[in-house]
Amino acid sequence: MRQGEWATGMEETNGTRRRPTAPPAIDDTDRRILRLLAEDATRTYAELGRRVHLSPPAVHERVRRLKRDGVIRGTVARLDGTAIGCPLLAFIHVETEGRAFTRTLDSFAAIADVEEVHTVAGDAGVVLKVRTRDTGDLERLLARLYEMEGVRAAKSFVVLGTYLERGPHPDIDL
Amino acid sequence: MRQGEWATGMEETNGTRRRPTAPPAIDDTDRRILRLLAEDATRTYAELGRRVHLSPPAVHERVRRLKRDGVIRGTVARLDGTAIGCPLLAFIHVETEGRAFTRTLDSFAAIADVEEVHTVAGDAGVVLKVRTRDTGDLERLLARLYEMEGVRAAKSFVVLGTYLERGPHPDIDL
DNA sequence: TGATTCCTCCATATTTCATTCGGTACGATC
DNA sequence: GATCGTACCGAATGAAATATGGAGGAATCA
Repeated sequence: MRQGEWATGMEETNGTRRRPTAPPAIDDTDRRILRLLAEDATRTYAELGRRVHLSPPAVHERVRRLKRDGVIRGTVARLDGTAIGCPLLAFIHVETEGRAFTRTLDSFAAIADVEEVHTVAGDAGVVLKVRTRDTGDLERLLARLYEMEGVRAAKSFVVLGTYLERGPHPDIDL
Repeated sequence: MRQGEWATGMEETNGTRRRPTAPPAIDDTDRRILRLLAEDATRTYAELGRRVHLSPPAVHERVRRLKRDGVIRGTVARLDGTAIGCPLLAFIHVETEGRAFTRTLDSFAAIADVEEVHTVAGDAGVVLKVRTRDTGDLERLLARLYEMEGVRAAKSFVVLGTYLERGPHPDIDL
């Protein structure tokens, strides 16, 4: 999905046509479909259609468009960290120094235990979300971070309990 | 899925049978299937079977078992935060004080913009992952947090860029 | 106003895939 | 060596995804 398509206005292109492509505005029906799929992507088009008062093909067409436009980035299975042998979750705030920043980020992302890499404003430059087998593995991961170029300091927050974990979802009534 | 089923040993129940139910050990084939589904849950059983050298029904049976055992917790659509009108991601470290802790956590989880709620060891007691429409909404969210019982302080880390975002996944070659 | 275009929807038809159903092979138990 | 439980396969079935053709409505433009 390319960036910058159909920005906001798109008037005055040069010919007579106002908008060469329609702006893929998301309406409430789209939002309902998105929320339902963000909760459970195994729902059938028939069920979705029942809930938003559309026929299965109409829902199918909307979902196809939402995927094409990058609103739906994919469909994934949510796994239980503990069940796959990684019961220890932690956030690591990494303080970085200047150069080779992008390369450093890529190095973080290349580590299997790392689930998320964000750059943040505030005294930590990078926030990592990591999931490891045990404290030993977390310790080894930290040692590995310190060996990487551009890493000045790291501060860990070991998660004791997770009470909510979900993805982006439209806030709309069903 | 109930907790505590088939713990570790399960010997010496009282009768002669050693283990009333088989331990659902996860083997490498399961791990490959899990990894493939964590990447893209729209893959067909036929494709999965091709990749792990099993027939579609055999894969189906394994996936059914993995779901039953809670290893696969669900299948969800990953949405683009920006596309659904929430481009601003932030982590909030909340310092809490004593009583009514669980209730406070539930209150956090009940806020639509909140995606994750974790309790952590370290000076922050709770870490929140939130996604809002703009800085104004983030500010209002913070104000709302401060009004809640048990919230002593909050520190925000506004995300400038996300370079990796995925869920738990088995680290195994395909 | 009327013609045209684009978009969205529906009903139906088709194809693909999930799921079920025997039946076989293998290992463990007794 | 008989029996049980498990995991697998091929074939059959059923359900759902997807393709197709056409109707209706809004906006555009003559």
